[in-house]
Amino acid sequence: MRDTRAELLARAEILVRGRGYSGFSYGDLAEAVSIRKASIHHHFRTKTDLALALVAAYDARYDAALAAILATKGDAASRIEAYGQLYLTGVEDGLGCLCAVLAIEMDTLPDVLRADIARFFDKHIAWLERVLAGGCADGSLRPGLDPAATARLVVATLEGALLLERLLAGSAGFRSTLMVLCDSLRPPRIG
Amino acid sequence: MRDTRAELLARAEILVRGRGYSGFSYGDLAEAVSIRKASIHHHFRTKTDLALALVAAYDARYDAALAAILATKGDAASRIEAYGQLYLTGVEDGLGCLCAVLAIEMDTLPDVLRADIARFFDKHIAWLERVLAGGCADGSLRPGLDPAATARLVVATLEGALLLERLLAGSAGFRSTLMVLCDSLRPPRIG
DNA sequence: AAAAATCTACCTACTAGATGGTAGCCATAA
DNA sequence: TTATGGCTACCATCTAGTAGGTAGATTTTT
Repeated sequence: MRDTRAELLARAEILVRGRGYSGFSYGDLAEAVSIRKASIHHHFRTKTDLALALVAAYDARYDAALAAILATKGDAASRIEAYGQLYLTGVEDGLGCLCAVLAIEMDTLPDVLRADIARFFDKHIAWLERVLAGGCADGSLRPGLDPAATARLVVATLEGALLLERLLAGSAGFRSTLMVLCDSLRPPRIG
Repeated sequence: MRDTRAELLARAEILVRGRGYSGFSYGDLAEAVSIRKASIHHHFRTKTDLALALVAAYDARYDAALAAILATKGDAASRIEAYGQLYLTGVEDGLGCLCAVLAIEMDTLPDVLRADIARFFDKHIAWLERVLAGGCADGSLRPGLDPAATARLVVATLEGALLLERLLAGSAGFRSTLMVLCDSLRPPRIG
């Protein structure tokens, strides 16, 4: 037996990340999953409920990925690079970041949803801040660097690069930006 | 007598930048400008026509701003910073970049529109590339820096910071990111 | 173990309102 | 007199969401 709820979440995420939140409808989703529009309401009472579930699932996946990076990568420099790689699949699949897509439509978003998205980004910034501070201490990153400000810069650059390179140059463009970003964090080479 | 067309463009831009392209309707716009929905079609036959005009106007304003920067700022470092400042009003007014907003909904956008948006970003990247190359030559920027890759990085960072800080920390957050970005482009300080 | 009650996951059919867009009319200004 | 820029009144389609029903599985009661 199939897990309709999971299928709905998976397909809805793809639709939202490709067309925006108001650009996607229960009608589209119903067709994609081959059930009737009304049946979606059985799993997600309102569109907002669905969006909240979407963000929760997305957030959980990132939580797992961030933990995995800490477990497998030893130094800060490679942790940041691994973090950047997380965005790469989005570029390759032509899908924007779910939370960026939602953030764009801020003015029309229900407050709960907006709060969840803000929390998503805050979490990433806090994680990066810790990693960056560690890198300053162990010498794998430029010593003078401001962890708090640089964390924001990293998220901004990657979100922007995903948005931009999905439209323009694809994964090659994204990879190039990620390289330049990582270089700018390393200690200056002498000579 | 009032210039309805200009009013329509101005209000539509605000609406789109705040709520996304599919999140905005002729109905909203009609109410904002206090004319009937059908009358908008007299000025912009279809929603796509309106979007194209919106992008054209936005693009023209940036053209003027970029030219003004070249005319008033002498060195590359301050040109880049001035370019970054252009995004600041967006953060302050709580409005995303028009072309970023449209790019988010890529999958549903008419081809002409998508092409115009791509051209908008390509133009910025090309402008930055020239400025960055100049800065390497005149010594106001880090000598080793790759102008082409760094131009993409700059646009990505600013677009991302606008998206992020509109949601999170407002203009303070944006300013901090802009500072860190500019610092990373300058020649490394010795000592 | 059989029968009864409840729950799950879907369905058809519907609603009220919004959506982009059209047709055709009317006042005003060049 | 003719374009301009509005208007009312539509239209078909799509929107999220509701009402109510059904077949089948599960659980509870007898």
